[in-house]
Amino acid sequence: MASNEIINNKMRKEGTHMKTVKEGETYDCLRLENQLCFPLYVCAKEIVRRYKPFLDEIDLTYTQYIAMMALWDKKKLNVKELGDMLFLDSGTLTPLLKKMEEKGLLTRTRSKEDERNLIVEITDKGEALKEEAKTIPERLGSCLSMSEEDAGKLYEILHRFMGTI
Amino acid sequence: MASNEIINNKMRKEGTHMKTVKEGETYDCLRLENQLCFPLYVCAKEIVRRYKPFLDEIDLTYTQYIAMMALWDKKKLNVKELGDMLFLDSGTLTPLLKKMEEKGLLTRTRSKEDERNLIVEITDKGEALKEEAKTIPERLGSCLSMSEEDAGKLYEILHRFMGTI
DNA sequence: TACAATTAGATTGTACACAATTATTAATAT
DNA sequence: ATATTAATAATTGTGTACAATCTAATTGTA
Repeated sequence: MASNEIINNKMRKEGTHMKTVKEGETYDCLRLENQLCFPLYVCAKEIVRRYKPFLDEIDLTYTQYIAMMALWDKKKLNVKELGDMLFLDSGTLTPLLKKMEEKGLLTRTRSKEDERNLIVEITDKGEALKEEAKTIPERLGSCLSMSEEDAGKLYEILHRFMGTI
Repeated sequence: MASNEIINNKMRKEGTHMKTVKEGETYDCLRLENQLCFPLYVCAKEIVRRYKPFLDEIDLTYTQYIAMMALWDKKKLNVKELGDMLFLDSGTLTPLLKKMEEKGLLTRTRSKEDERNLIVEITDKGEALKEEAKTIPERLGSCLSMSEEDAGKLYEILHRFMGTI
């Protein structure tokens, strides 16, 4: 059964938000509180917003932060590989990486073997930033106030869905 | 316990992605695959992307779609109330509502009682769009391929978190 | 070996998001 | 009654996102 129907059925069973039987049956699926995507969209924005004060301290935006995570891990990769890891395309990454290059966090060089590839490599300064960033996840977690169980379950469900992208 | 630690502990228990004991203990929290925010951010973008073909049919963006949902429900409200419902501020809403007004979906009028308030009211054309939109949730659900259980659990966890915003 | 198809990035254009600031109006506190 | 404060939108500036298009390099193939 499709996920939207579950949510709608769940709402109907609880007897909430129904105006008339007919209107409820036909349009309840168009109510904000019955959406699955809307809270996902809201929660994602909210958590990025909560990262901001911590990321400001090390002068990174959230997108730059996840790009650094990829680089702390891989050290060197091309734009395509980075895009696959972050689920971002060149339209987003090109200007982002140029800014990060200006900040001295990485270098951008065309590959000798295949000139189509742009190699992105972390610098010493980029590596050093890891030391400053390492306290962020714990400090963020402390201000999220989500139970251990919810966090684990959420992680599990989202990763299952990401596998289908 | 903070949610990030749970994820990290979980990862450690599973023995994945550890390089050395020291490095694992110190930096595992900075690995993309140990983040809770990252999959949330990716999944939210992905679902909005999957809405696009359906929303293109009725010439709405995702943000305009959730604004219409609020209007289909409330018929008339001011920008502040709309912002509270959608978790968006006037910087996002002002240009969005102007575009929707141009499309004839709503009207924007200053309140007589309190000139600070801008009243946003749905038009007949806006109401009529509901009829075209009503099949979207089901059609979207069909292409999400998320289990009934996951969808319900996800809905529950996200709403619990939204309650803390 | 020409040449079509593919691939990787960059560019362009549109649409958010949101912080910070400003302008207007309303409420309130002397 | 006036000065102060608060509330509400609008504006400005920065930073994503992503579709569509373009260019250059590489690969596959007849």
